[in-house]
Amino acid sequence: MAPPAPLRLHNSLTAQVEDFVPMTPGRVGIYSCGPTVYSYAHLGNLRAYVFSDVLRRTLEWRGYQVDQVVNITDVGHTVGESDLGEDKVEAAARRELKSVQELTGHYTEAFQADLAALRIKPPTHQPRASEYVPQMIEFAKVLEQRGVTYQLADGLYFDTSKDPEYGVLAKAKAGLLEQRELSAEGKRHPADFAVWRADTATERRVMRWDSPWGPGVPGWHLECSVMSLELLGRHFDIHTGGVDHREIHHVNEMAQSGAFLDEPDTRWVRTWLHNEFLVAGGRKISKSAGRMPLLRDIVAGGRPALAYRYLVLMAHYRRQLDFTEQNLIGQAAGYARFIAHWGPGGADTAPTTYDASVAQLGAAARDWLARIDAAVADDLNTPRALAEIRAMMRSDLPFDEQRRVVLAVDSVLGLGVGAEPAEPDTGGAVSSPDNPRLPEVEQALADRQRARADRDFARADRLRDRLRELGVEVTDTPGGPTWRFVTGDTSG
RNA sequence: GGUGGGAUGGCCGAGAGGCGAGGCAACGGCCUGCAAAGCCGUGUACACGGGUUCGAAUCCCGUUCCCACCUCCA
Repeated sequence: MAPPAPLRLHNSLTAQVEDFVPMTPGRVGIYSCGPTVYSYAHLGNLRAYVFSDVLRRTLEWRGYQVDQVVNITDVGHTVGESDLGEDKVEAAARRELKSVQELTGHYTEAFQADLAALRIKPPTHQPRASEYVPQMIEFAKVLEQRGVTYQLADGLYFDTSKDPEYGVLAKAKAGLLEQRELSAEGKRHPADFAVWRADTATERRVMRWDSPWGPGVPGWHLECSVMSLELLGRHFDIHTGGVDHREIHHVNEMAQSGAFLDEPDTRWVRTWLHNEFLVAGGRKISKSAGRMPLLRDIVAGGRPALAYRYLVLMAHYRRQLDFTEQNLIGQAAGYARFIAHWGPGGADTAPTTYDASVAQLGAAARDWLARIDAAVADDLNTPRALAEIRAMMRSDLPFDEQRRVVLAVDSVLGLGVGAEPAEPDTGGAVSSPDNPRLPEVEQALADRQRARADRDFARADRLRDRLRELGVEVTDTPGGPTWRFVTGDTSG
C-alpha cells in the first residue's frame, strides 16, 4: 500500500524546503512559542496556533507520536525594549486592578477556550514560565560557568560575541546587529540580551525570585530554552513561531541553548518553521494601531469560530493573509456550505492516520486521498489541499466515498466535518425559545401555511414579510418550512 | 538606512516555463407558487517597461508601489 507523500517543510535555518526526518524514528518533538497572557489573543496570534496544530496533525496523520509544547508566558516579558521597561503582565494587572495570578489565570483560560473553539488539539504540555524559574536559574548558572555571560547592575547578560554562530537563523550580518539600540547601561554589544533581570533601586517587581544575580525575574528568551529542555530534552525536532520571532527571540534562544549544551558540532534544533502574519488592510494587526480583532468578535457576529480556521487554511502559512470584513464574509460562506455539504455524523469514528484511511477506501478514493495528502505534505499547502477536495467534489466519485475521504482528511485540517458544533453558532443572532414574540411568530407561521395551502400566495408573502419584521427568516423546504430568528433584536 | 518577502480577475488566494487551481461575489439557466438551498453554465487575471524562448504570470534586466523585521510582538 502506498505510503503518504514524504513530508517537506520550509526550514528558516536554511531558507529551503527540506525533507523532514525526525531525530528518533516514529517520534517528533515540537516547541511552539506561546502567548504572553496579559490580554486576549487576537486573530493574528491565533493564526500561529492554527498553523502549529496543522503541523502536529500532519505528523500524527503520518503515524508519528508527537510531543508538543506550547508555553504560557506569565512572567518576564517587558513592555518596551528587550532589557528595560515594565513587565507586561504586571502592567496589565495594575491596569485591570487584578492580582497577577487573577490576570494570567483569566487570560490563560480565555486562550485555551479559543484553542478549543478552533479545534486546536490541546498541546501535550502547556508549561507556565513562572513554574520553571528555579530551572531557569540553574540554566543561567551553567551559562555563567561557560563564561558567556557578564553581570551588570540590572542583571545578567548574554555576551553574543561568544557565539560564533550568533544570528545564523536571522541570516543577520554583524553590521546589522550593531544597529540595535544599546538599551541597558554597560552592555558590551548591542545584541547582548538579559538572561536575568534584577530589581534595581528604582524598579521592584511584584513577581520576583532570589538569584545569584539579585532578586528579579528571568529574561524572556530563557523560558523557551529551559522549558523545552525540561519537557522535550536536550534536542528536539521542530521549533515554530511567528516570523517576528525569527530575528531576535529565536536567535537568542539558539545562542543560549547552544552555549548551555556546549556541543559545537550539533545544532540544538535543526528545523525552524515560521508563520507569516495575519494582516488587516495590508497592515499588521497590533494593539497599538487599534486593530485587534478577536475570535469572540467573529462569534458575536454570528459566524462559527471555525470559519476563521477555514479562512486561515485558505492561505499558505508562509504568506501574509489579509483579514478584512469582506474576506471573512466570503470565507464564512464558503465554510458553511462546505460543512453543510457533508452533513453531520462520522467525525468520531473517522480514521486519524493515512494508513488507516487508505485501508478503508476503494482505489479511486485512495487516489483522491493521495492527492490531498500530497498537497499537505508539500510544506503544509492547505489551500491546495482544499482545492483538491473541491476537485474531488466535482468528480464522479460516489458521495459516500467522497465523504469518507473528507472525514479522514479532516483529521489533518480540523474543520469539524461531520462534528457537532463545538460552540453556539451565534452571538447576537441566536434563537431564543423563550422569546416573548414566540406565540405571535407561531401564529403567523401557521397562517402562512394555511394561505399557501389555499394557494393565496399574496397573503403568504405578506405574512413572510411580517415575520421578517419580527426578526424571523422562513425557508421552505420539501419537508416543510423552517425558520429562525436572524437579528439580535429578539428581546422586544 | 540595512535585511527579507510581496504585487495574480469585483474580493480572498494557489501556481512558478506549455492543459484558464480553488473559494466568495456577480450573471444566465434548471428546480421552486415565489424565494432560499441545491445543481448546471458564464471569466481569457497575473504591477509597469524591456528582453530570453517555438511558448513567460512563471526565467533575466530595469522601474514603480506595498509589507514585515532590525524595539515588546504570533
